Parts: sequence; C-alpha cells; structure tokens
Amino acid sequence: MNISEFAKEAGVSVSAVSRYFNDGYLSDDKRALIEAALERTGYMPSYSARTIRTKVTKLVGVILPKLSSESISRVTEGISEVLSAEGFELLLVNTANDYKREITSLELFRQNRVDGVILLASVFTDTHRALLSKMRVPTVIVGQQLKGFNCVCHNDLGAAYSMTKLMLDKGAKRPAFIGANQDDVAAGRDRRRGFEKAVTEAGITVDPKMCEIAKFSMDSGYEKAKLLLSGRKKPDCIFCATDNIAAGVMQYCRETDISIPGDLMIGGVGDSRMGKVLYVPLSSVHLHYKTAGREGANMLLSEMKSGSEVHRILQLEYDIVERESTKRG
Amino acid sequence: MNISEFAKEAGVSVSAVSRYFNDGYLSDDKRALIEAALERTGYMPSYSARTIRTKVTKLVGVILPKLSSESISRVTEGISEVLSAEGFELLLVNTANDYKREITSLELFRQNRVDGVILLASVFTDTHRALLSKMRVPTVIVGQQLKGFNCVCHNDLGAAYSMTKLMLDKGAKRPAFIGANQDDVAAGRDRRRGFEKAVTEAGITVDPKMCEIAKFSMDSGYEKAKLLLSGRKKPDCIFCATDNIAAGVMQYCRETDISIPGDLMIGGVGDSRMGKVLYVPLSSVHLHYKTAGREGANMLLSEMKSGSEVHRILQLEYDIVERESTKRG
DNA sequence: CTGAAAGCGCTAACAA
DNA sequence: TTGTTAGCGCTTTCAG
Repeated sequence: MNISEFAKEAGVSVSAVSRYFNDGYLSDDKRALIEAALERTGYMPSYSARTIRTKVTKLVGVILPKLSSESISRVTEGISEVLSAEGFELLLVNTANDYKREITSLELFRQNRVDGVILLASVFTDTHRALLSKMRVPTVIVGQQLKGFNCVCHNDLGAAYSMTKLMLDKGAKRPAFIGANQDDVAAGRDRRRGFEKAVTEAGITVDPKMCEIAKFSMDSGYEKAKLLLSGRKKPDCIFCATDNIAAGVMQYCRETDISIPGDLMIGGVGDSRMGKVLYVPLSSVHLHYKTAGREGANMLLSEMKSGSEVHRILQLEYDIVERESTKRG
Repeated sequence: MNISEFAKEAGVSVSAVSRYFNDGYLSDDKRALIEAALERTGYMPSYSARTIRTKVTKLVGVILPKLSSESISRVTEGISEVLSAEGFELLLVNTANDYKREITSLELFRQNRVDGVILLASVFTDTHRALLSKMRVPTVIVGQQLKGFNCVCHNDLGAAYSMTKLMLDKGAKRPAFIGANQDDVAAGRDRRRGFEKAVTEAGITVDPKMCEIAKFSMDSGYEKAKLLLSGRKKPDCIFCATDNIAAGVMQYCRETDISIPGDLMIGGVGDSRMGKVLYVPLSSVHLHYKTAGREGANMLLSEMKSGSEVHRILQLEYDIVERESTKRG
C-alpha cells in the first residue's frame, strides 16, 4: 500500500497523510481519520521514497575492524545509545581487520546511503586519508587521532606512561614492553612512547631487546612473554599495551612458576572485565570506551546539524586501576 | 550528480548507465565511455532511488539485546561474515535489554526498510509473537527456539545436562544451581531443566534451596554464591548457567578460601575467553555462537531467495570443555 | 543492442 | 489549513 491508496482509504488527501508523518499543519478531524485508517491498515511510509526527496537517510555508517572485542563493543554501545536517542539507526560494517574493506565501505558511504560516518580504524594509510578528505558526509574517527579530521581519542601515551611509572616507582629496574603493531598510532606507537618516556625519566635506558611487538591476542602475549622471560636478562616488570596481551603473559608466568608481583609486575591497558578475575588480578588503565563512543556520536550529530567544516579533536583522559599484579611492598 | 547528468557527461543514454550498473546488455564502446566518465566524476547511483523501484534494500535488520557480550558479538560476527559476502549490510539495533525497543524495531522493520530480519531476543512475549507472525519480510530468530518461526538455537538443555552430569560423575552429592531469568527459555529454563535432569538421574532430589536465579553478571553470581555457600547445607558443586556467573562464584570462593575443585566444583556454559584465564580455569560447555550466526544468516538468505514460508529449526550441538574447576580424582 | 518515457512512493511548493 | 501536482533518481518496459 502506498500513500495515495492509504489516503483514499482514510478519506483524506495525500498531503494530509504526508503532513501527518512530518509534523505539518493538520486539523484534528483529519488526524483522527488518519489514525483510524492506520489502525485498520498498518500502513507505513516508505523510507526510500522519503529519502529520495529529503536526502535524509537517518542512517549512520559505523565501520569497525571487529565485533568481538570488549573495547570496540563498548565504543559501539556508546555510539548506539546516543544516536538511537536521536532517531538514527546504525549501518554497521565489520571489516574483519581487512583494510580493503575499510576503503570500500568508506567509498560506499561517500556519496549517499548514510547521513554520517563513524570510523573505528587502527591503521591509516594514504588511501584512507585521501578518501576521508573526499567524504561528502560528516565523518568522525573514534579511537585514533588523525590531523585534519574530527576525532575522539584516548590519551594513550599518558595511559602507558602512568602505568609504566607505577611499576617503576615500586622499584622495578628492568622494565620490558610488549606492544602492538606500530602502524596503529594509538595502541601501537603512542603506548610504546608512553612506556619509553617513563623508563627514560627513571634514568633507565630503553633496551630494544626488552621490547616485543605482539598481536592483539592472549596467545601472542604468551609467546612474547616466553621470549622475554627465557632470555638471560630477565625483566622485573612488563608493560603490556593491552589487557589481552597481559593475560597471555600471566598464563606463561603461571605455567613457569614466575611469581606475580614478586618476581614480575605486570600492567595492562583497557581495564577489561577479564583483568579483574585473572589468577592474579591485573593492574590496568581504564580508558573511557563507552564515553568515547558517546562523544563521537555527539560530535557527528552536531556536525550533521551544522554542516560545518571545523575539525575538532577530543582527547579523553584515563584512570589507573591498581590491582594485585603490581602490588609490591 | 544524478543518472541523467552523468549520462550526458558520459555521452550515453540514461538506460545505458542503468544497464551498466545492473548487468544489462551493453556494447563494449558504451561500457568504455561510462567507465571513463566514472573515473572523471566519481558518480555513484543512489541506493534509495534504486530501492524505490526494485523494492530491494540490500539491508538486513539485526536486533540484539546488547553489544558488549562475548556470545552476542560472536553471533553477530557470524551473521556479518555470511551476509556481507552476499552484498548485504547490517542495520543494527541495540535494544539495551529493553523489550519495548524490540517491539518498535520489529515494527520498524515490518514493512520496508530491510530485506530480512535477524532477531536475538532473550524473552518472547505475546506481543513478540503477534508481531513476528505479521512480519512481511523473512525473519530468523537466533539463540532461541520459538515454535512456528525460523530458528537457529543451541542445545541448552543438553549442554546443562552434560556439564552437571560431569560433576556428578566425579562424585558430587550436593549439586547447586545458579541460573538465569526463567522467562528466557534458552539460557534460563532449558539450562535449569538440563541441570535437574542430570541431578534426578543421579538419584538425587533437586533441592529448591540449592537453586538460585542470577542476572547475567559476575556480581550477581558472586551474590548468589554467597547465599548458597553460607547456608548450613553446603553444595559440593555448582552448575552456573553462564561463565560470567561462574566467574562471580569463583571470586567469592577465592575470597573465602573455598578450594576449587577440592571443596567445590564449578561448571559454566559458553566457553568464554575469560573462563580459560580465571584463577582456577573453568570447565564449561562450548556453544557454537559464531556458527549460529552464520547458519542464521544462511537460513535468512535462503528464505529471502525462495520467499517460501516453510519454518525450519536448526539446533546446534555443544562440546564439553573440561578444565581445572572440575578436575577431581 | 539502444533510447524514450512511464512510473516507483513520497515531499513540498503553490494555489486555493 | 487544505489539495493538486511537479519532481526526487532510478529501473524497466516497449518500440525501434
């Protein structure tokens, strides 16, 4: 059933029906007539027909690298909360860590189909940048800071610095690092820099042999821990760029009877649910993921309303959460 | 730029352009002309205009109760994997455990906007059922079994039965249960029935005082564990309807020095990542969440293709994963 | 193989 | 307030 059939059924004109659904002027009689017919028929206007006229889709494209990650799903939850309150739906693209799909989705969203885009990417290539600057819909990047674009990000450097400093202040002398892909500026590069800053400030020289790069997984953390802890110079603390990596390290320590925090302190980032229930509860840095999602959505919302081209960067702070894994002395 | 402007730019007719994008007949010359113009202009056809004619949105609505749950995100990942391979995008609605939003989203999807719907709900009311039978687009329910509708579900009863039996076979005599909301047929009712079946079969009478209902959270598991373990009749094993609940129980045991599995065996359901790294690794039942998502998507796909009205129910089996928390003798 | 033209269902300008 | 009507950008007959 379309609007004119429905109008006939209701005994009113098409414009009356259109006005009913668009807060237009309408007398109470007509309104009642329409509501009665609505009850009878269950008519609903077609979104696409509306979109073709108004150019408004009430859809926001969300591009993310994976779904089954605690941090990403928290961000998405924040996004969803704010946008759905404003009547937007999420058009979700899970790129499964495939850069190409990030590009094709951006391409897909570039022209039409959505009113705005939120991008949660880990690595930005030149292709990303080129495409992003050609976007014709408002776009916000969450979780990374990219000059010249709207971003909501975390203070990754500060988070890593504080966590490392915490362990150093407790007397650690041989700090080690297990980080993430350095092409990922936030979780990779900045967290490494934070670690290095704290170490250097403590008057210790950063030893490249004490630094490993892992994948975002427990297994990878386990492997890197084995590498670091079976060398001759043994670390007395390990800063891990994510809680997942830290959990892997802990697994290894458990199997090899390395006592935590006695022999080795461990610190992570992300304050995941898992960290709290590990066999030694994990000290970590709480990052405000859900808030990042909310703020990203708010930024997008105001961008969509104003249509302005001012770029803004919002950096969220962090909280140190100390648990047993660093509780020495 | 619209199709006719673009056609002019390319020096071909509107229909040629349309055919280019729709695998229609087209000579190589025109094809080349169009591709050249595409390069120049970056033109992309409008989805809504296409939809208004073809009635095809290439969108699937996915309704879920929350995002930040390991099981749900794994299901969603499976859905996304299959559907995106077929060129569909996901229109995601996070109802935040609000039944009303489930209803309004179903309502929203009922008529148009999406080509199909996948529903991950925990509780079905009469309103759900009424709305579901009025859906005009193919719909599949994942994670629950609802008579008369397309479902992909788990063998929740069997999973609970096997986990409980495992503990009973190891000599447990005073089994306890911490379950979920009984209105949730899968995670609530069926898992309870599975527990009861195993207990009864072992010649033990199910003691209602040994059964508690928790929320889907660690904290709630902790509280219920306190209740069960501070009574005078102390359980020697607890079957928990979810790993999260089990993690809470374990927290309590750790604080009160109850030894696992010596004093108490614990079994969960879901085989979450967390279970593996708990201070006592948790025995659990692996449910094939990602597969459930994939199969749900496949079912929807074939439903959308055939337009048939045959209802199918697919039940996936489970795997027991035994870890330390039940390793006795 | 090609192009002209008739809609798809809706909104909004315009005239009443 | 109301109703009529001209498009929005596209697909798809239909006649060539």
